Amino acid sequence: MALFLSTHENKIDKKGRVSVPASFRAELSEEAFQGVVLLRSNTHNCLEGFAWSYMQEIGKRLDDFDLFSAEQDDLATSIFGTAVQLSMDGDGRIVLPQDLIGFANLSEKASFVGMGAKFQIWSPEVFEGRRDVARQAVQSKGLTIPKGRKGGGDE
Amino acid sequence: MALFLSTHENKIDKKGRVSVPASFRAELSEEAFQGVVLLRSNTHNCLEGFAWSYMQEIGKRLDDFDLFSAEQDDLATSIFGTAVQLSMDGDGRIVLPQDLIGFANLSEKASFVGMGAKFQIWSPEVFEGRRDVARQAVQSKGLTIPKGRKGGGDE
DNA sequence: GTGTTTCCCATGATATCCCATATATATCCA
DNA sequence: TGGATATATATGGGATATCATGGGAAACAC
Repeated sequence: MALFLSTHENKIDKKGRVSVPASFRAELSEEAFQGVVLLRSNTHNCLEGFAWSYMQEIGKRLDDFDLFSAEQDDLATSIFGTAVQLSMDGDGRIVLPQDLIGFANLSEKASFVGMGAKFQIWSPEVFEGRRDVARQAVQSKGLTIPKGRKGGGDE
Repeated sequence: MALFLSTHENKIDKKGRVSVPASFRAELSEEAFQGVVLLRSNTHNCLEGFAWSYMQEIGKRLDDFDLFSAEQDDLATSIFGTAVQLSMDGDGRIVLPQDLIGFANLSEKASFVGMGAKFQIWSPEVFEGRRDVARQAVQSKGLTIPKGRKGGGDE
Protein backbone atom coordinates (compact mmCIF):
# COMPACT_ATOMS: atom_id res chain seq x y z
CA MET A 1 0.00 0.00 0.00
CA ALA A 2 1.18 3.50 -0.78
CA LEU A 3 2.39 5.59 2.14
CA PHE A 4 2.40 9.33 1.62
CA LEU A 5 4.65 11.37 3.90
CA SER A 6 5.69 14.97 4.46
CA THR A 7 4.43 18.24 2.99
CA HIS A 8 5.42 19.66 -0.38
CA GLU A 9 4.50 23.05 -1.75
CA ASN A 10 4.32 23.14 -5.55
CA LYS A 11 3.32 25.79 -8.03
CA ILE A 12 0.15 25.71 -10.11
CA ASP A 13 0.91 27.04 -13.59
CA LYS A 14 -1.53 28.93 -15.76
CA LYS A 15 -2.73 25.73 -17.40
CA GLY A 16 -3.76 24.44 -13.97
CA ARG A 17 -0.92 21.93 -13.88
CA VAL A 18 0.93 21.03 -10.70
CA SER A 19 3.72 18.54 -10.09
CA VAL A 20 2.90 15.61 -7.85
CA PRO A 21 5.82 15.45 -5.37
CA ALA A 22 8.44 12.96 -6.48
CA SER A 23 8.19 10.98 -3.24
CA PHE A 24 4.44 10.56 -3.79
CA ARG A 25 5.08 9.46 -7.36
CA ALA A 26 7.49 6.85 -6.10
CA GLU A 27 4.71 5.45 -3.90
CA LEU A 28 2.41 5.33 -6.92
CA SER A 29 4.96 3.81 -9.28
CA GLU A 30 3.61 0.28 -8.99
CA GLU A 31 0.03 1.26 -9.62
CA ALA A 32 -1.62 -0.03 -12.78
CA PHE A 33 -3.05 3.44 -13.39
CA GLN A 34 -0.43 6.17 -13.30
CA GLY A 35 -2.34 9.01 -11.72
CA VAL A 36 -4.43 9.93 -8.72
CA VAL A 37 -8.07 10.21 -7.71
CA LEU A 38 -9.13 13.47 -6.09
CA LEU A 39 -12.30 14.29 -4.18
CA ARG A 40 -13.63 17.06 -2.01
CA SER A 41 -13.02 16.64 1.70
CA ASN A 42 -16.16 16.32 3.78
CA THR A 43 -14.60 18.14 6.70
CA HIS A 44 -12.17 20.75 5.36
CA ASN A 45 -11.79 23.05 2.39
CA CYS A 46 -9.19 20.80 0.89
CA LEU A 47 -8.92 17.95 -1.59
CA GLU A 48 -8.18 14.34 -0.77
CA GLY A 49 -6.01 12.22 -3.03
CA PHE A 50 -5.84 8.45 -3.41
CA ALA A 51 -4.22 5.84 -5.57
CA TRP A 52 -6.56 4.34 -8.14
CA SER A 53 -6.35 0.91 -6.53
CA TYR A 54 -7.60 2.39 -3.28
CA MET A 55 -10.72 3.63 -5.02
CA GLN A 56 -11.26 0.16 -6.45
CA GLU A 57 -11.13 -1.18 -2.93
CA ILE A 58 -13.75 1.35 -1.85
CA GLY A 59 -15.82 0.40 -4.89
CA LYS A 60 -15.79 -3.25 -3.89
CA ARG A 61 -16.83 -2.51 -0.34
CA LEU A 62 -19.62 -0.29 -1.57
CA ASP A 63 -20.80 -3.16 -3.71
CA ASP A 64 -21.47 -5.10 -0.53
CA PHE A 65 -24.33 -2.74 0.28
CA ASP A 66 -27.76 -3.64 -1.03
CA LEU A 67 -27.79 -2.56 -4.62
CA PHE A 68 -30.51 0.04 -4.66
CA SER A 69 -30.49 0.99 -0.99
CA ALA A 70 -30.58 4.62 0.07
CA GLU A 71 -27.28 4.25 1.93
CA GLN A 72 -25.49 2.89 -1.08
CA ASP A 73 -26.94 5.64 -3.19
CA ASP A 74 -25.93 8.43 -0.82
CA LEU A 75 -22.41 7.16 -0.41
CA ALA A 76 -21.87 6.51 -4.09
CA THR A 77 -23.19 9.93 -5.03
CA SER A 78 -21.05 11.86 -2.59
CA ILE A 79 -17.90 9.81 -3.07
CA PHE A 80 -17.82 8.62 -6.66
CA GLY A 81 -19.97 11.37 -8.06
CA THR A 82 -17.58 14.06 -6.94
CA ALA A 83 -14.29 12.21 -7.49
CA VAL A 84 -12.10 12.86 -10.49
CA GLN A 85 -9.48 10.62 -11.99
CA LEU A 86 -6.38 12.55 -13.03
CA SER A 87 -3.58 10.96 -14.98
CA MET A 88 -0.04 12.24 -14.71
CA ASP A 89 1.88 13.50 -17.71
CA GLY A 90 5.39 12.33 -18.50
CA ASP A 91 6.80 14.79 -16.01
CA GLY A 92 4.59 13.72 -13.11
CA ARG A 93 2.09 16.56 -13.26
CA ILE A 94 -1.68 16.52 -12.98
CA VAL A 95 -4.15 19.13 -14.18
CA LEU A 96 -6.44 20.37 -11.43
CA PRO A 97 -10.02 20.93 -12.64
CA GLN A 98 -11.27 24.47 -12.17
CA ASP A 99 -14.08 23.52 -9.77
CA LEU A 100 -11.67 21.73 -7.45
CA ILE A 101 -9.29 24.69 -7.51
CA GLY A 102 -12.22 26.82 -6.43
CA PHE A 103 -13.36 24.40 -3.72
CA ALA A 104 -9.95 24.35 -2.06
CA ASN A 105 -9.31 28.08 -2.59
CA LEU A 106 -6.12 27.38 -4.51
CA SER A 107 -4.36 30.10 -6.45
CA GLU A 108 -0.59 30.26 -6.89
CA LYS A 109 0.53 27.22 -4.98
CA ALA A 110 -0.72 23.93 -3.61
CA SER A 111 0.48 22.09 -0.52
CA PHE A 112 0.57 18.30 -0.84
CA VAL A 113 0.21 16.87 2.65
CA GLY A 114 1.00 13.19 3.19
CA MET A 115 -1.60 11.43 5.35
CA GLY A 116 -0.47 7.83 5.06
CA ALA A 117 -2.75 5.93 2.71
CA LYS A 118 -4.11 9.18 1.31
CA PHE A 119 -2.89 12.73 0.93
CA GLN A 120 -4.50 16.14 0.98
CA ILE A 121 -4.07 19.22 -1.18
CA TRP A 122 -4.39 22.58 0.58
CA SER A 123 -3.95 26.22 -0.08
CA PRO A 124 -0.61 26.80 1.73
CA GLU A 125 -1.91 29.71 3.80
CA VAL A 126 -5.00 27.82 4.93
CA PHE A 127 -2.94 24.78 5.81
CA GLU A 128 -0.69 26.79 8.14
CA GLY A 129 -3.60 27.25 10.49
CA ARG A 130 -4.87 23.71 10.04
CA ARG A 131 -1.58 22.17 11.12
CA ASP A 132 -1.53 24.09 14.38
CA VAL A 133 -5.13 23.15 15.13
CA ALA A 134 -4.43 19.48 14.48
CA ARG A 135 -1.34 19.44 16.67
CA GLN A 136 -3.14 21.11 19.55
CA ALA A 137 -6.07 18.69 19.23
CA VAL A 138 -3.74 15.72 19.40
CA GLN A 139 -2.01 17.13 22.47
CA SER A 140 -5.07 18.25 24.38
CA LYS A 141 -7.16 15.16 23.68
CA GLY A 142 -4.19 12.84 24.01
CA LEU A 143 -5.00 11.18 20.71
CA THR A 144 -3.11 8.04 19.80
CA ILE A 145 -3.07 5.56 16.96
CA PRO A 146 -5.14 2.46 17.83
CA LYS A 147 -3.39 -0.88 17.97
CA GLY A 148 -3.51 -3.17 14.94
CA ARG A 149 -6.57 -2.46 12.86
CA LYS A 150 -7.53 0.93 11.67
CA GLY A 151 -4.98 3.61 10.89
CA GLY A 152 -5.19 7.26 11.60
CA GLY A 153 -8.29 9.09 10.53
CA ASP A 154 -8.56 12.71 11.50
CA GLU A 155 -12.23 13.56 11.81
CA MET B 1 -15.37 -4.59 -12.87
CA ALA B 2 -15.98 -1.18 -14.34
CA LEU B 3 -15.56 1.76 -11.96
CA PHE B 4 -17.37 4.93 -12.96
CA LEU B 5 -16.09 8.16 -11.44
CA SER B 6 -16.86 11.85 -11.47
CA THR B 7 -19.70 13.89 -12.94
CA HIS B 8 -19.81 14.93 -16.59
CA GLU B 9 -22.33 17.30 -18.08
CA ASN B 10 -22.92 16.62 -21.77
CA LYS B 11 -25.27 18.12 -24.29
CA ILE B 12 -28.24 16.33 -25.79
CA ASP B 13 -28.49 17.30 -29.45
CA LYS B 14 -31.74 17.61 -31.36
CA LYS B 15 -31.49 14.01 -32.51
CA GLY B 16 -31.51 12.88 -28.88
CA ARG B 17 -27.85 11.90 -28.99
CA VAL B 18 -25.49 12.41 -26.06
CA SER B 19 -21.82 11.53 -25.67
CA VAL B 20 -20.98 8.94 -23.05
CA PRO B 21 -18.05 10.50 -21.15
CA ALA B 22 -14.70 9.28 -22.45
CA SER B 23 -13.65 7.96 -19.05
CA PHE B 24 -16.82 5.87 -18.83
CA ARG B 25 -16.18 4.52 -22.31
CA ALA B 26 -12.70 3.53 -21.22
CA GLU B 27 -14.24 1.51 -18.39
CA LEU B 28 -16.57 -0.18 -20.86
CA SER B 29 -13.90 -0.89 -23.43
CA GLU B 30 -13.44 -4.50 -22.41
CA GLU B 31 -17.12 -5.31 -22.47
CA ALA B 32 -18.36 -7.76 -25.06
CA PHE B 33 -21.28 -5.45 -25.80
CA GLN B 34 -20.18 -1.93 -26.64
CA GLY B 35 -22.97 0.08 -25.11
CA VAL B 36 -24.90 0.58 -21.91
CA VAL B 37 -28.05 -0.66 -20.23
CA LEU B 38 -30.38 2.03 -18.94
CA LEU B 39 -33.34 1.75 -16.60
CA ARG B 40 -35.57 4.01 -14.57
CA SER B 41 -34.48 4.64 -11.01
CA ASN B 42 -36.93 3.40 -8.39
CA THR B 43 -36.10 6.19 -6.00
CA HIS B 44 -35.22 9.27 -8.06
CA ASN B 45 -36.22 10.95 -11.28
CA CYS B 46 -33.08 9.78 -12.95
CA LEU B 47 -31.80 6.93 -15.08
CA GLU B 48 -29.41 4.24 -13.99
CA GLY B 49 -26.72 2.96 -16.33
CA PHE B 50 -24.81 -0.31 -16.27
CA ALA B 51 -22.39 -2.31 -18.29
CA TRP B 52 -24.07 -5.30 -19.86
CA SER B 53 -22.02 -7.74 -17.79
CA TYR B 54 -23.20 -6.10 -14.58
CA MET B 55 -26.81 -6.89 -15.46
CA GLN B 56 -25.88 -10.55 -15.16
CA GLU B 57 -24.62 -9.83 -11.66
CA ILE B 58 -27.94 -8.23 -10.80
CA GLY B 59 -29.67 -11.28 -12.14
CA LYS B 60 -27.66 -13.51 -9.85
CA ARG B 61 -28.45 -11.43 -6.79
CA LEU B 62 -32.10 -11.42 -7.69
CA ASP B 63 -31.97 -15.19 -7.66
CA ASP B 64 -31.41 -15.09 -3.91
CA PHE B 65 -35.06 -14.17 -3.57
CA ASP B 66 -37.60 -16.95 -3.66
CA LEU B 67 -38.17 -17.64 -7.27
CA PHE B 68 -41.90 -17.02 -7.37
CA SER B 69 -42.20 -14.56 -4.52
CA ALA B 70 -44.03 -11.29 -4.96
CA GLU B 71 -40.85 -9.39 -4.12
CA GLN B 72 -38.82 -11.15 -6.73
CA ASP B 73 -41.56 -10.54 -9.25
CA ASP B 74 -41.74 -6.85 -8.45
CA LEU B 75 -38.01 -6.36 -8.63
CA ALA B 76 -37.57 -8.33 -11.81
CA THR B 77 -40.34 -6.38 -13.46
CA SER B 78 -39.04 -2.98 -12.46
CA ILE B 79 -35.45 -3.81 -13.29
CA PHE B 80 -35.45 -6.09 -16.29
CA GLY B 81 -38.83 -5.15 -17.62
CA THR B 82 -37.96 -1.52 -18.13
CA ALA B 83 -34.31 -1.86 -19.10
CA VAL B 84 -33.17 -0.77 -22.52
CA GLN B 85 -29.95 -1.72 -24.23
CA LEU B 86 -28.34 1.17 -26.08
CA SER B 87 -25.36 0.74 -28.37
CA MET B 88 -22.82 3.49 -28.89
CA ASP B 89 -22.05 4.95 -32.28
CA GLY B 90 -18.52 5.31 -33.60
CA ASP B 91 -18.05 8.52 -31.65
CA GLY B 92 -19.19 7.09 -28.32
CA ARG B 93 -22.71 8.52 -28.31
CA ILE B 94 -26.00 6.90 -27.39
CA VAL B 95 -29.51 7.93 -28.41
CA LEU B 96 -31.77 8.44 -25.43
CA PRO B 97 -35.30 7.11 -26.02
CA GLN B 98 -37.99 9.75 -25.71
CA ASP B 99 -39.77 8.11 -22.77
CA LEU B 100 -36.57 8.00 -20.74
CA ILE B 101 -35.85 11.65 -21.53
CA GLY B 102 -39.30 12.42 -20.20
CA PHE B 103 -38.91 10.28 -17.10
CA ALA B 104 -35.70 12.03 -16.07
CA ASN B 105 -36.91 15.50 -17.10
CA LEU B 106 -33.98 15.95 -19.44
CA SER B 107 -33.86 18.82 -21.89
CA GLU B 108 -30.65 20.56 -22.95
CA LYS B 109 -28.09 18.68 -20.97
CA ALA B 110 -27.53 15.44 -19.12
CA SER B 111 -25.28 14.87 -16.12
CA PHE B 112 -23.53 11.51 -16.07
CA VAL B 113 -22.78 10.73 -12.42
CA GLY B 114 -20.28 7.99 -11.64
CA MET B 115 -21.47 5.69 -8.82
CA GLY B 116 -18.76 3.05 -8.87
CA ALA B 117 -20.17 -0.06 -10.47
CA LYS B 118 -23.03 1.88 -12.06
CA PHE B 119 -23.76 5.45 -13.09
CA GLN B 120 -26.78 7.72 -13.14
CA ILE B 121 -28.07 10.23 -15.67
CA TRP B 122 -29.69 13.37 -14.25
CA SER B 123 -31.03 16.68 -15.34
CA PRO B 124 -28.13 18.91 -14.19
CA GLU B 125 -30.36 21.29 -12.23
CA VAL B 126 -32.10 18.46 -10.40
CA PHE B 127 -28.83 16.80 -9.59
CA GLU B 128 -27.50 19.93 -7.88
CA GLY B 129 -30.01 19.41 -5.13
CA ARG B 130 -29.56 15.69 -5.02
CA ARG B 131 -25.83 16.04 -4.44
CA ASP B 132 -26.36 18.28 -1.43
CA VAL B 133 -28.93 15.92 0.04
CA ALA B 134 -26.62 12.95 -0.38
CA ARG B 135 -23.74 14.79 1.21
CA GLN B 136 -25.81 15.79 4.19
CA ALA B 137 -27.19 12.28 4.57
CA VAL B 138 -23.67 10.88 4.66
CA GLN B 139 -22.67 13.38 7.33
CA SER B 140 -25.76 13.23 9.50
CA LYS B 141 -26.15 9.45 9.42
CA GLY B 142 -22.43 9.02 9.79
CA LEU B 143 -22.33 6.69 6.82
CA THR B 144 -18.97 5.11 6.13
CA ILE B 145 -17.59 2.61 3.72
CA PRO B 146 -17.77 -0.81 5.40
CA LYS B 147 -14.38 -1.91 6.65
CA GLY B 148 -12.73 -4.52 4.54
CA ARG B 149 -9.55 -6.28 5.38
CA LYS B 150 -7.51 -3.16 4.80
CA GLY B 151 -7.58 -0.51 7.50
CA GLY B 152 -7.49 3.18 7.15
CA GLY B 153 -10.27 5.11 5.48
CA ASP B 154 -11.94 7.88 7.35
CA GLU B 155 -14.72 9.22 5.21
C1' DG C 1 -41.99 8.18 -50.91
C1' DT C 2 -41.51 9.98 -46.26
C1' DG C 3 -39.83 9.83 -41.78
C1' DT C 4 -36.46 7.79 -38.81
C1' DT C 5 -32.17 5.89 -37.53
C1' DT C 6 -27.35 4.88 -38.22
C1' DC C 7 -22.93 5.98 -40.01
C1' DC C 8 -19.25 9.11 -41.25
C1' DC C 9 -16.60 13.26 -41.35
C1' DA C 10 -15.69 18.38 -40.04
C1' DT C 11 -14.69 21.61 -36.41
C1' DG C 12 -13.39 24.06 -32.21
C1' DA C 13 -12.08 23.64 -27.64
C1' DT C 14 -9.39 21.45 -24.50
C1' DA C 15 -6.14 18.29 -22.65
C1' DT C 16 -1.94 15.72 -23.47
C1' DC C 17 2.67 15.05 -25.03
C1' DC C 18 7.29 16.45 -25.64
C1' DC C 19 11.29 19.14 -25.13
C1' DA C 20 13.79 23.20 -23.11
C1' DT C 21 15.12 25.52 -19.09
C1' DA C 22 15.48 26.51 -14.16
C1' DT C 23 16.26 25.12 -9.40
C1' DA C 24 17.77 22.21 -5.85
C1' DT C 25 20.33 18.44 -4.05
C1' DA C 26 23.97 15.24 -4.28
C1' DT C 27 28.71 13.82 -5.89
C1' DC C 28 33.25 14.26 -6.99
C1' DC C 29 37.87 15.89 -7.24
C1' DA C 30 41.61 18.96 -6.21
C1' DT D 1 37.22 22.21 2.53
C1' DG D 2 35.56 24.46 -1.27
C1' DG D 3 34.22 24.70 -5.70
C1' DA D 4 32.79 22.58 -9.90
C1' DT D 5 30.04 19.14 -11.98
C1' DA D 6 26.29 15.70 -12.18
C1' DT D 7 21.67 14.06 -11.12
C1' DA D 8 17.00 14.60 -9.97
C1' DT D 9 13.24 17.46 -9.69
C1' DA D 10 10.20 21.26 -10.89
C1' DT D 11 8.37 24.55 -14.27
C1' DG D 12 7.35 26.83 -18.80
C1' DG D 13 5.75 26.86 -23.52
C1' DG D 14 4.63 25.22 -28.07
C1' DA D 15 3.10 21.21 -31.03
C1' DT D 16 -0.08 17.46 -31.24
C1' DA D 17 -3.90 14.35 -30.14
C1' DT D 18 -8.38 13.64 -28.08
C1' DC D 19 -13.03 14.75 -27.08
C1' DA D 20 -17.60 16.71 -27.48
C1' DT D 21 -20.66 18.23 -30.84
C1' DG D 22 -22.88 19.53 -35.22
C1' DG D 23 -24.45 18.34 -39.75
C1' DG D 24 -25.03 15.67 -43.88
C1' DA D 25 -25.28 11.23 -46.41
C1' DA D 26 -26.54 6.53 -46.50
C1' DA D 27 -29.35 2.69 -44.76
C1' DC D 28 -33.67 1.24 -42.95
C1' DA D 29 -38.68 1.01 -41.91
C1' DC D 30 -43.39 1.59 -42.95
